[in-house]
Amino acid sequence: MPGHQPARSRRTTERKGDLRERAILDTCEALLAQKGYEAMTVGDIAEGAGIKRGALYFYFGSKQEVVAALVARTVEHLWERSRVTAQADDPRQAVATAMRRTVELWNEHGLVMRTAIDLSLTVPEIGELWSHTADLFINAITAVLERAGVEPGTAPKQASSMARALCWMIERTFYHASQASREELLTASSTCEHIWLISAGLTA
Amino acid sequence: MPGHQPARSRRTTERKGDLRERAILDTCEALLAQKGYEAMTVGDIAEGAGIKRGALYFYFGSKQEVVAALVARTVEHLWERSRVTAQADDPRQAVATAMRRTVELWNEHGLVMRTAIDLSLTVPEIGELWSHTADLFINAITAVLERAGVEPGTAPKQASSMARALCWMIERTFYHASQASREELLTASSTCEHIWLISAGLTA
DNA sequence: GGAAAAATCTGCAGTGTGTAGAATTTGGGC
DNA sequence: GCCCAAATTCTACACACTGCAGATTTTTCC
Repeated sequence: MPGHQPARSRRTTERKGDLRERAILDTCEALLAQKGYEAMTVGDIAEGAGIKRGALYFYFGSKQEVVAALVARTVEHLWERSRVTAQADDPRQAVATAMRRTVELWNEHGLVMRTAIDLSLTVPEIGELWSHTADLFINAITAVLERAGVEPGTAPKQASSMARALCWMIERTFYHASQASREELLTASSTCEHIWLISAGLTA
Repeated sequence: MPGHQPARSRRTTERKGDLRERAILDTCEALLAQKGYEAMTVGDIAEGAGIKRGALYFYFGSKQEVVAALVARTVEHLWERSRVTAQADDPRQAVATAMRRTVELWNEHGLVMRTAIDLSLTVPEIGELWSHTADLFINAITAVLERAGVEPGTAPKQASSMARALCWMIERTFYHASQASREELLTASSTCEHIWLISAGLTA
């Protein structure tokens, strides 16, 4: 695989290939929405990006690599955002903020996130990315739980384990809700927020 | 598709084809464990069942149909069991029983259940089966929540919505834990049980 | 202006799928 | 035991997609 891998120290000027690469990912995202992962063929992606199938293999080694790159692009954007997440002092506030932000994420990138989840088992690279992402969320939830008074630790009733379960709850609930509609996503968010608060002992 | 579809009123005596059909599903389950869905080929399944690839198409129209049938077989067995689920009067007891039973289910059929979840998006028939199964669980959880005093209804903080979120939490948590080990599954179960109880207001 | 690198194309070989049609086996009835 | 129809299985083919191997064209940069 010649031109696209890691240690590619690009010039300041943008090569033609950068444009093409972006076009490929954009097309991939569009096709994912149109026909789904299975039905989408490497030829389709290439055509959408304005090149022949063979040329696409100059950029990516396979369909899986293309999708992995798309997930990486999205997830990177997601990490950036969560890095600046305000860690409010009031846990209630922190939960509310986190859920609001999560709704935004799923509204904007629901499709790619669902795809990432679906493929995280079969495509190792995507699995890696997604489990890293999940860890970020789990850590954030853990922090909130502990700040709210939940006993730290990894035993079943302690913060870490509970955070993990809550993270999966949110992931799966949003996964389903984001397929339905934005309203669905909002009510799902309320429900998750409620359970999160209760689990943190903030029954208010 | 000649011989295997719906209205097949079989004799009491077992035809050769019944054996073959079971052999196909068994092989499919074994291969699923060995190499996973993607890597498993129709030829592999046929070979494992002792027939040529072409002959397999007499029984099933595609790989997806084979897996769907396997899921159906498993899920049917699952429904039977949950039909006789004792509806204990004490919610605490009901939750404990339900979780114990769920651990058993995932221990026995974890592989097929994970496969069903993975394919429920791409294979409509499997999606149907699985969403039906999820509904059973959601209804059961809803009943327990209501019996424990949670307000009935479908608004975010009411029983039905909460049950849905809890169901997804359990599904996803068990999905991950069952890939790791039985111990993992047990501690995951404790965590889920704890959150379920708290959500029901049974903080005891 | 001209090499070196980047980008693209064409064509081939391999693998898996689904189906058609022929051939074989099985189960009863007589 | 014989024969027919249904059930079961096989072989062979047409097709779609993949991944790669040169050959070819464009860009980039000195």
